[in-house]
Amino acid sequence: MPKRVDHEERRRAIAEALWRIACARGLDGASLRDVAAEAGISLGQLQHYFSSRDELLVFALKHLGGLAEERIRRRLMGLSAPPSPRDVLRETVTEMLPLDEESRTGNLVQIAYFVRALHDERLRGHAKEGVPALRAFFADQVRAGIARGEVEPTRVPDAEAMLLIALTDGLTTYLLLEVCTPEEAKGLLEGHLERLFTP
Amino acid sequence: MPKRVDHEERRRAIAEALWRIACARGLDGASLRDVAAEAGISLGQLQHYFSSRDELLVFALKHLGGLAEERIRRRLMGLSAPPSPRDVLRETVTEMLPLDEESRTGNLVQIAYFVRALHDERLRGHAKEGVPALRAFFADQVRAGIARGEVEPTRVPDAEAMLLIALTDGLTTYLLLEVCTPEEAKGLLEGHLERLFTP
DNA sequence: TGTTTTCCAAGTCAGTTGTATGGCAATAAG
DNA sequence: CTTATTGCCATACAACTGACTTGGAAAACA
Repeated sequence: MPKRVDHEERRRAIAEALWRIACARGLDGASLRDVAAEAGISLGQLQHYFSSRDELLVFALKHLGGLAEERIRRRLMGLSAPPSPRDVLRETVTEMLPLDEESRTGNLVQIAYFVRALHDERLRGHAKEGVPALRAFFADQVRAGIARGEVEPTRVPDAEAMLLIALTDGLTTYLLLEVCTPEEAKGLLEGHLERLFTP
Repeated sequence: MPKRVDHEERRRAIAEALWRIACARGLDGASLRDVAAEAGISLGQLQHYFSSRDELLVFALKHLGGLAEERIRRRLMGLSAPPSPRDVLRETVTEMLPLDEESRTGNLVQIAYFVRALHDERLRGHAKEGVPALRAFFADQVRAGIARGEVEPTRVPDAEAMLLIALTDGLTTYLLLEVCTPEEAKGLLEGHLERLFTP
């Protein structure tokens, strides 16, 4: 065998270079040459790790989702154990918002994928595969809130979960457009949770 | 003077051809040649009406916003006069959702513009210029609800307005992704308004 | 009828795109 | 040493892009 190289590590580095380009110029504005240059490698080398553009796109999307999931997991780990359902929901939702540069980049790229998925059958599957899990997770928290008497039993957990996801997503949009401020977005979500959790 | 042609009418027709392409393949996938072919004219003719691609894009975006606004206006006209604030909000929000084919196309194109605006300074201004007006309109309705005793006075109209806009936007996203159904989206919005308007 | 203005088709051009190809360098196995 | 394998690279290519130029057709006025 010749020189040993960590393939996955290389692929991750290339994917992250793609994010930086896509964040600045959009997914369609990220040519393979640009990505290679951003990653500091040649076009040939990039092609050695991704045999086609689509392969790179799909890999980068999955890697992105993985990182976001890990960010949320780490944040939840930092909570005082055991955290209340309300804390879990607030922290998760806050972590999903584009409040720091890394998250902003992630959201920007995610949206670029979302738009492409609207016109691309195959990508659509990848793009929406994480939603049901997130929704179920949120619904579980609402159920736990009901069980603890913090949420009115008349609330429908699954509906509240979808509401919260959509709300977070919408606020993300307007945060990125700079139509509303981070403090405002956090305040709105906190207010929404405040009314969901009636003591 | 030579042959008289309605310039604006032509430009609108070309803009609508752009929408059809953008809806199917994304804004970046809509080349001038494709748009010309879709509009049934030659590339030269298209360039006679739009001297650059950007000019076409901006015109098409403004025309799109105008049409959406008129759709809402017409729908509100159809309400029994005088409509309650709750009715106004529900109907407006419902009209904004991608529930029929025309609205779906509009939303798809709007999102394509939104994504482009994230990376394009000039487009950003055009993209977010309608938001403050919509927000003020929603806030006025909430204020009217408070005045009529249908909304708790502790609610902050401006915050409720932003919440409603973000929620509608988020639901639009998941409707387009086919993660949730039209009935579900309408039900969620109705439930949200139900809790805002306490009899 | 001639003139002028508007409109439009076709072609060209420089630039960029994703992909394919052929080959070089380094390393490990035989 | 030989040889095969792997990592890597420069180049080439066909297709497509937006912008531009040229030339002429069509229609309203004089």
